[in-house]
Amino acid sequence: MPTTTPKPGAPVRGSKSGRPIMALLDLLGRRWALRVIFELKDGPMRFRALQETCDQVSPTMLNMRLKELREVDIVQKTNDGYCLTEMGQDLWNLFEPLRGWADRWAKRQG
Amino acid sequence: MPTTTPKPGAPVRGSKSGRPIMALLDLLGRRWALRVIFELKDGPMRFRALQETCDQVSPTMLNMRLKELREVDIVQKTNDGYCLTEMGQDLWNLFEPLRGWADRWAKRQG
DNA sequence: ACTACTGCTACTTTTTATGTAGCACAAGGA
DNA sequence: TCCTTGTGCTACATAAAAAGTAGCAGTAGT
Repeated sequence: MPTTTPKPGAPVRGSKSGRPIMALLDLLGRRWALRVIFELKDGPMRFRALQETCDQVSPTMLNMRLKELREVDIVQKTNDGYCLTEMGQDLWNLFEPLRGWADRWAKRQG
Repeated sequence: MPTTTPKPGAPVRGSKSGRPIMALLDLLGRRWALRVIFELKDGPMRFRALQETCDQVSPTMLNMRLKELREVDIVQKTNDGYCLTEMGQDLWNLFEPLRGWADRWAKRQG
């Protein structure tokens, strides 16, 4: 049974409920998913450029994550490359304050 | 080379920079990490209870994530079980709006 | 001493991710 | 035309991470 893309409304790995928040946590908990969103936040990028900024992630993985993120309408493909959809942008905006938190966190750890 | 806990200031898997935000994305991108934080947000839980609410995640994994999250001061152990630290609570608060987003997302997907 | 619960560790199997090669297509010269 | 360059991948072998299951050591109670 191959892994499927977690979608709201359908049960996902790590949750029988299908609650949207669980599907989301599953999706974002996959390696490189958050990073891809992060790298796309400022505008479109082509496949290989994206690969580079994601520290040479393997094309296999990158393509897998891109497929998943496109399936659930967080990322889309345009003539200029991959970019966030409107939903995707909204999502990243929610993550925006993370940077501030991460900086405070860094200070505390010394 | 076993995987180490990503900490701000040190280079991590997926980033040479050691930028706190990258360390954070790496940490949270590990399976069950977000979920554990999610489950602990309302108060302390014991090991086995946590295991159950996380859909019977294997103790191996749970323990690994708990160790990582404790190392970086997001989770702590108390007499009543595991719970979020102050930093951890702050972190979850940032995620709080995710639920609303996820619900809108669910509607759009039909 | 026996039971029950708690927080794990050990071990095997399965799933995911990495690393590397290279293919098919398109555009642009020479 | 044939060669180059870039782009978006796929294939496949290997390594790392996670799942699944068993069970142990410590503590509290009876």
